[in-house]
Amino acid sequence: MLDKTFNPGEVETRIYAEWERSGAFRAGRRPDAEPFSIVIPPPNVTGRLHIGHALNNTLQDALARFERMRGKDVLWQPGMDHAGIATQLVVERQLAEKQQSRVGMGREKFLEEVWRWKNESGGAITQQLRRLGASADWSRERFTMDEGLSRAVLKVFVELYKQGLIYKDKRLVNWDPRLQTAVSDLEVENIEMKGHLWYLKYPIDGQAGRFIMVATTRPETMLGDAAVAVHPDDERYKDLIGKFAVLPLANRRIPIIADEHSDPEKGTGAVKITPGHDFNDFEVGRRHNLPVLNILNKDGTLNDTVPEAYRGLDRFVARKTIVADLEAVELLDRIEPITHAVPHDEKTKTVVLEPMMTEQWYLNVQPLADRAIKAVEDGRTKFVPDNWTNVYFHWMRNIQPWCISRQLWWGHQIPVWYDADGKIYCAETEDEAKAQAGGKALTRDPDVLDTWFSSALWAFSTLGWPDQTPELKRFYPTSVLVTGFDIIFFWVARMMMMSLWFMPDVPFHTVFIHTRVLDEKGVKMSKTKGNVVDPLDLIDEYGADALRFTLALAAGQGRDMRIGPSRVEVNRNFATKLWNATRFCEMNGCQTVEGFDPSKVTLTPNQWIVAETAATAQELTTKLEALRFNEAAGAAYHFIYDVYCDWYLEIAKPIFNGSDEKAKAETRATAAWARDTIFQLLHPLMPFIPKSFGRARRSPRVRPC
RNA sequence: GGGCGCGUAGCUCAGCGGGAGAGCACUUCCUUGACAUGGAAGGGGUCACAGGUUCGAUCCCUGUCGCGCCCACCA
Repeated sequence: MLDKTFNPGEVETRIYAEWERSGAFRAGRRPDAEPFSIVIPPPNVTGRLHIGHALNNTLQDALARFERMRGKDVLWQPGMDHAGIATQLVVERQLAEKQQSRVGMGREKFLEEVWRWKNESGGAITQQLRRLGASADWSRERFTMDEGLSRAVLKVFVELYKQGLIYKDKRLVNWDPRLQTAVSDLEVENIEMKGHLWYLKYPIDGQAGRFIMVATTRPETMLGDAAVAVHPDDERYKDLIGKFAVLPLANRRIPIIADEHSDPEKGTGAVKITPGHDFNDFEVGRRHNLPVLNILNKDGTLNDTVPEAYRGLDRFVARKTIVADLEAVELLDRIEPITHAVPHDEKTKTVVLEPMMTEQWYLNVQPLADRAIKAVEDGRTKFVPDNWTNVYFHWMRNIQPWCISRQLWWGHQIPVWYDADGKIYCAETEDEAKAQAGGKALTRDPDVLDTWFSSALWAFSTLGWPDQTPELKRFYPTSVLVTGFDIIFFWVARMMMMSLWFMPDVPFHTVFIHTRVLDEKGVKMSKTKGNVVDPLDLIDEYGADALRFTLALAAGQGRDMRIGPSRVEVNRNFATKLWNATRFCEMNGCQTVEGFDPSKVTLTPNQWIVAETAATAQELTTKLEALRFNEAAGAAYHFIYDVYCDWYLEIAKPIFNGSDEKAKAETRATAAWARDTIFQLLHPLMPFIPKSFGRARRSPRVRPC
């Protein structure tokens, strides 16, 4: 006899362990079946399961289980990302607690430290995914830094280098002064902030008492000014073009130039040009052959190119000092409040990034993007919902070279060596590089690759590439990619590019972009706001199935969903309803009848429920095929409550209590069949409950004889 | 400045050419007969606004207003 309620906790864990032990999730068990594959968006090795992961993996798991149930040979490929910056920060923080530092211990020891951390504390998330019920093939779990994937990274780098697509360039990059590394354009988060517009007067050289006024949000960069630009048609300044201004504080002569970049409507119409610290100004400088002055050290303090008084000052301290000094010599005209977008680091959103002149490695992605665009244009890869197609196209069609080098230690070290003359040798191994160099002493480039470089290869590197493995042959291209819109550029686009460059076909046929999860009030969850809903708490309280079902039900076509305990509670109640329907069946002797043929039932209610069950089965299948998770879940919900319980079981009661034994038998068999059928259909969304009955029912074992 | 999404019951949202729906909340009733983590009955909506297409529009088109997000180098 079943309890009145379903207690998921312990049962779920046990069921999962049995599945895993029995190899139920293994790919390749059905060599004759049609393959179906999904690669997981690899969570960070530092990661803990958050509600977004829960959604993402619930949907993937639903598909994996659905297709497995339909007889396909399913590979759900799991793995983790080494997450360069995040992981390095975690370990550095721990070292700091022990009064140690990365720089102090040196690269090699530091990396040992990171690996140790990874092996001991990393990857907690894979256990948490198991708790959710994720039926990934864990026997094939990969890590972006493991041997095989690292080999793929080296090979890709070397090939792209040989093809002339990877090159070193000195230009402005987005620089993070705290981490002291370059970051890519995508890793910049522009945040609207209140700031000021300072109006500065630059004296005109040789015309005492005359000034040209510029407006700037960044007065400290004036020490790096190379010119003042005005619009060529701006009557106000026409006579000044070709003249010189005297840069205050620095006492340098800088030219007044004409450039279309100057907008007469903005500021004063005259704009200071700082090629070393502004992307626009860099372009202007290039057009006019202006010198590029870098006034900052890597940590954001002012360097030795500036007047002595400012050297070593932090950029924000320097700003105050410079403003004060300009005011003192009456060259500050006024200050206006302004709100403007300030570039920040995307991880902590607390560090203001600097455009900085450095030498970095770039990947010219243009030719790869062309293929990636074509593939979507041709429909070889489709976005669902398809409005994301335009987002993808827009970015791909305006793509810029990808800055792939990072000044970190944790990551794939760039496979480039230099001889004493700085000549470059790019090879997969040091020995090869040495051979190329004719045995000269070499030093390796210290930089590592952007984390996304290795994840861009994920769709084929996890399958064994560069080796031509059977898995690669069988499971590539993958069937569907399930991910959130926040990483379309970071990851989806780059996988498209890299895959199409190194593989004969697209990495996946369908990209399903799911909604974003917000808290119950519709606010983005964040640790600092303290509104994070922990999926593990929800699982503990309501069961994994209830959470999964809630997420599936909320995975509509909109942009985001709101999730909180109250919504999960509703579906815990649904689980209880299922449980009690089964309990009712059991109490009335409804048992699965071998060889039961639903088309042969004779009583009207039974004929009706058979038809309803079949219709629901059909609907669930159609909806899951169409990736309409919410509609699939909704159909199941409606069937259980409104059809099976409210009507059918109610109608069955008098039959069970009556004396017509034949009717009873048929109804019992039909009730059991309908229940079994719907449980089976529910399996992709709620894998645990249908499995739980047997265990819960089992009475304490007497001795087997 | 471009692009996208959203505006439907008090709240959260689904539906998207022909019946206006779900969950929660609310009202009334029901503790012995699967389930109070439940059941029965019920109240509540000019489907943002204005035009248009159509025999017919919440659903399609145009515009307006409001909210949110993404992209963009603007002082």
